[in-house]
Amino acid sequence: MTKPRSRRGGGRPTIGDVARKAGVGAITVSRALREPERVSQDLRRQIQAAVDELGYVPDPNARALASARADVFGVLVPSLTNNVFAEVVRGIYDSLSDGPFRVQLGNTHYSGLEEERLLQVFAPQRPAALIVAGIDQTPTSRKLLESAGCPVVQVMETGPDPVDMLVGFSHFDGGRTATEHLIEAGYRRIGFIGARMDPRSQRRLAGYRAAMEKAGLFDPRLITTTPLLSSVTLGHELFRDALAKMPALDGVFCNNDDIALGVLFECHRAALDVPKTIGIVGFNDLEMMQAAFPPLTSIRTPRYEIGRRAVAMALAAITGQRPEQRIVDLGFELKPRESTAR
Amino acid sequence: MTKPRSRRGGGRPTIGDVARKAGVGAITVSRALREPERVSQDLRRQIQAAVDELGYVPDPNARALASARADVFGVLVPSLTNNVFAEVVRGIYDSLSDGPFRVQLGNTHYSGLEEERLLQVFAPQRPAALIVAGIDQTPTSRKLLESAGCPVVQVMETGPDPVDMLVGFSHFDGGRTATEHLIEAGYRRIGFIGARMDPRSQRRLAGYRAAMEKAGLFDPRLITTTPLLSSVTLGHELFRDALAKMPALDGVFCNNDDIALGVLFECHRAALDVPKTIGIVGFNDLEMMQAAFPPLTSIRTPRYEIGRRAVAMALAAITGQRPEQRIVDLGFELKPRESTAR
DNA sequence: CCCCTGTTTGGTAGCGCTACCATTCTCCTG
DNA sequence: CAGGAGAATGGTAGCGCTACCAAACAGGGG
Repeated sequence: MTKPRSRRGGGRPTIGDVARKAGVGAITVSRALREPERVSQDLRRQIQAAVDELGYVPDPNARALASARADVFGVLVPSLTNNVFAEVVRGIYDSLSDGPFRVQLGNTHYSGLEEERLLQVFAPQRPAALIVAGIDQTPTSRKLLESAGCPVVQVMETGPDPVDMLVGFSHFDGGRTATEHLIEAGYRRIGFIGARMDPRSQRRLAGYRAAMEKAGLFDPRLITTTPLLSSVTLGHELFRDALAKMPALDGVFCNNDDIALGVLFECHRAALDVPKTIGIVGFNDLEMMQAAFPPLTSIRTPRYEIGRRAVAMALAAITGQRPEQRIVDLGFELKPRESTAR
Repeated sequence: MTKPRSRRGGGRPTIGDVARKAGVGAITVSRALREPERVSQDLRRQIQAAVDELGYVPDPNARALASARADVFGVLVPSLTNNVFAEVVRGIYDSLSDGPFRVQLGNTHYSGLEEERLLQVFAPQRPAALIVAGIDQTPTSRKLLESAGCPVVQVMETGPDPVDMLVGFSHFDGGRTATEHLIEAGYRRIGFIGARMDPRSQRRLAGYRAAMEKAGLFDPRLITTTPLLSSVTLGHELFRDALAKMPALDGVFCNNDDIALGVLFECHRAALDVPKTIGIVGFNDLEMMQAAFPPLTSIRTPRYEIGRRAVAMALAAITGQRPEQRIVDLGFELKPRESTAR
């Protein structure tokens, strides 16, 4: 004597209900939904009608349990509020919004250990793919990524040895290009100002240094940094410090646009002419840079596109067409504006 | 003849493995993990040891399937890149990071229909709670929220009639306070400049209007808006338009800080003295406002705190201690700065 | 000493779906 | 026309966990 089925789930239709209504087997419904080409035209139509009529929505949990594979993209970024990563995340969401995949977002707070912890949570859930920011994972994190059993895309940088796939651009080259631009514009005592010196910032700094050394202009006293989180306020404070150290400063390469904006405001406050007395270059080219007065030179980085491309590559790998180009360099673009037009 | 178990899952330990190792029943392990107080001290220790030794991590999908309840907070916001919502989301993540709950984020792109679509995806997954931005859901969305069978927190606003719970502040009062501040500072021909006039912006505009009418200063030509997405560039363009319409403008209440920044830059460009010739007030008080030159007056809004509070209320409701205060008004704070110090 | 209550533990039967294999039904080849 | 390959469909048996109930055990009152 079977007990009447209690429907713990709360009564919403299951694949069995659809199958009964369409007069087919449950497994055929499952196939019609996942691999329509393997089901005949006729049944497909019948099943679709039953789905629509019942308002059937597949249960992702049951699917994940049965197939040992969740339709989830795990995404790890160092910050949710930093506009740079917000753009990458937006690109990822936009690319995934009409497919079957969900996004599971993790905030590492710029901490390798936190990244490790999150990977330990994400990896056992058998995600469809993992997207992580940067290439400086801890050895443990790297092992977790390698053994995750799914496509892995590292984003925001380039490098020789990705875990799996890689989309980004060279921060070293970006820093060098920005600095060379200032040198070409005629600036000589060019400072570097940076906050929260994460690995990407370090590489931009290295690019700055290379350009300065090549031009015979390098002096360690030109560098002003802090481990604090970047902000506009910090930008003008660091700029004041830099000026105190080196009153003859005539240009600054700012590690990011917030800092650059802070420097600009400080120049206004101190009545320093931009670009005549001080040249300013930022990094990332947020929208406000071109709207500033004077408009600020910056390095435009393809954040949104990186997110989209990462998803595209992961999707390709999932469907078996692993892209032959595992490393994609999307480059960057110098946007020269009035702040460096001497 | 039973087939040898194939372990589709890929060999990671299950609750049964832990149970065997600890010498107890599977269900006792399940209980020890979820309601430790219902299991004796001794067994708890044994089980914990087995869990640690095997590196057992519960499968959230199996749990969700068996209990008809996912440990997921569904979160719907209109934008991922707008710093305002990024802060709310950060508050939510920070509050949830050490518990068993995951976050499922949806981007509605300021579209009621998109919100509806996302709710249709989220609701059947039986989330533990839903957090949605705003109080202007479509009737369909509202019905979905009401029948979701979980705590629902609407955030960012106040209002008389939430679906369930509500955390935010009054945009009307914010707009009125900003405008009154300008009036008290001696400005008279005060414009309103706003982009992407979502419901919250509309309410701020209504607050502006109320203050202006009360002071006998209202003139519809003082209002300049656009449906376009807000940006700094748009701020200075709209300000130019406003000045063209009303050359005698002596103050502006900007719908948000990006716009305010754009207005400030345009004032620099046109050599209009701030605050003498033009007073500027923004909204939200992003970090850059106090760092600007001159520092910009704004209305500080408790975005991060809203995220945290929403989670706290939802968690309370989940554990049965539904807060008696269903509607929480966290208020806002006028930050008067030099941009309105006539 | 038995019954009753309350606490702790365990067994059974699914949750809704899909992997795996079996079956049926073509249609082609020799 | 038998035999075999291939396409379309279905049945069975789980995936790993928890709801539900039953059982075992202790302690206290009559």
